[in-house]
Amino acid sequence: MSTSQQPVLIKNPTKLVSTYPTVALTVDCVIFGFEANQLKVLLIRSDLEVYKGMWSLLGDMVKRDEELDAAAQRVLLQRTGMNDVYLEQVHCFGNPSRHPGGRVVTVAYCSLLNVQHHQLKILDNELHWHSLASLQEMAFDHKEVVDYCYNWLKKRIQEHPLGFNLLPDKFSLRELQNLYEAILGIQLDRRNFRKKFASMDLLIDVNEMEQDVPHRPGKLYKFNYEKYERNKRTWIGIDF
Amino acid sequence: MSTSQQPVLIKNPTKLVSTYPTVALTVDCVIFGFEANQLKVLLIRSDLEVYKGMWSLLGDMVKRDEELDAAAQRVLLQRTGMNDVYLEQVHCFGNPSRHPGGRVVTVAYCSLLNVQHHQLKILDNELHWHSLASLQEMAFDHKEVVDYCYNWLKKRIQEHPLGFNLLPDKFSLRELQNLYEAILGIQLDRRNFRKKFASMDLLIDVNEMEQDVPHRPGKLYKFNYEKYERNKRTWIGIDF
DNA sequence: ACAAAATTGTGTAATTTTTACACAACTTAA
DNA sequence: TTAAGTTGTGTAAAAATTACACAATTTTGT
Repeated sequence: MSTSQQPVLIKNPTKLVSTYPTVALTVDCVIFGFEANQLKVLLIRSDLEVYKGMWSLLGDMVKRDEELDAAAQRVLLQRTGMNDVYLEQVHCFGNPSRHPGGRVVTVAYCSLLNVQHHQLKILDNELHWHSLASLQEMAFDHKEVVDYCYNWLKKRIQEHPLGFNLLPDKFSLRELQNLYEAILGIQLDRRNFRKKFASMDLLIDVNEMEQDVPHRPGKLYKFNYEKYERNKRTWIGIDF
Repeated sequence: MSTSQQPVLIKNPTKLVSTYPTVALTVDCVIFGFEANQLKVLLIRSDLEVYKGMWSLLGDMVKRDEELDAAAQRVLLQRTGMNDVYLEQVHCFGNPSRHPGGRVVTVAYCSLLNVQHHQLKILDNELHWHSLASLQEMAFDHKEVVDYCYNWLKKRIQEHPLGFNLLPDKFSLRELQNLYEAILGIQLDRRNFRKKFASMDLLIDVNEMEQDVPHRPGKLYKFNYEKYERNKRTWIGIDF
């Protein structure tokens, strides 16, 4: 039995931290939109010469005393002019050589928005919506980040009601189904899809019809976030 | 229609990055174990005087050219002597005031291990297993980190086969059920639980029985990781 | 040797959920 | 007026989930 020696406590945490190596920290937003029945991601041309012509995520450094979430929101506001956007941290990427300018660690955020609602700042800049399928090489490790977030999204929309953020406030069941089919990359049975959402009882019939469609218009619905939050279920079941 | 001006490309990324604020970066491991039918987490006493007597996660700075995952693995090896431990990044915590020594951003990892397999370095140090329920205040924001990882784990074990990492190589169905009950905090029907795992057909009957139990011994099983990886299913279904 | 305690192992019937599938009604465009 | 395209709806079969009870096995204590 060893007499455990009294540990020496550190009095000056600042001094301790000053011995740590430091890194530059950024956030990168994978901004998804849905247009022409395709999942799109908003990209900008890289402003680095080494990546000339390549596409890059929208990101920025994290400021000195800034929360990570706040930094991501700031990027979104700057680029889309939108303030109340669905936003969630997904993963931190820290490969030591992911940035040609030195050690830059980035926290990736996934954000979902309705492409109609931000037609603002997109004309200037070299900002463009890209369909996921057509993405080739990107600047930094951004292709990897996009892939990671896309997989995250595929999983996530099956279990959480985020997909609605990609649609207008009021949407038809067809639009909703198109969204799921596009993101998951599969076909869904129309009747079963509708039955499923009907049984969840989380869509509010707003008593309006689609406008300007070249065929019989469908009913429009809103998602009932309030009810969802009230009844959020916690247990699902073991299955893998 | 504006004549979009040619953007100026940055030739020297290093110079650019040098203008970014920097932060100290650490990893923190939430190391879960399972003992006496309880989920436990491995903690150490904080070595900071401001947190005197409080418990802290096992963490360390990320070294200059180190991968994040590698840093977390290094912490695990140092503290448990184990090399091949289940480890996964969970979330990045960056509250500007989370560390009294300045801006320190941490990447939280969740790790699962069998408490039998590492009886090594735990005697010295002020390292102890704590039952989750009994956790009070902790150093830094570590209570928040533990809570986040515990919720992550609850979700995760329902959909992925990680729970087995908390058990011995060979385990009985009773042990497995106890594990799920403890982590999820619910009671499960024994017959249905067994039927569920039987139908998955991912447990290998190793033709051995439990030893030294004060009652009829149960059969022992191994998890068939190979088969699981082969047949991994991707689509589950919309439900929230 | 025996009885008590504790736990294993197993099946069925009722209910719920999922799946596959077809047709009449509506709206627009030509 | 007709063709094209889509909406809205129900049912039967299959699969998954739930609730539930009893005999067999092993250890411990007497």
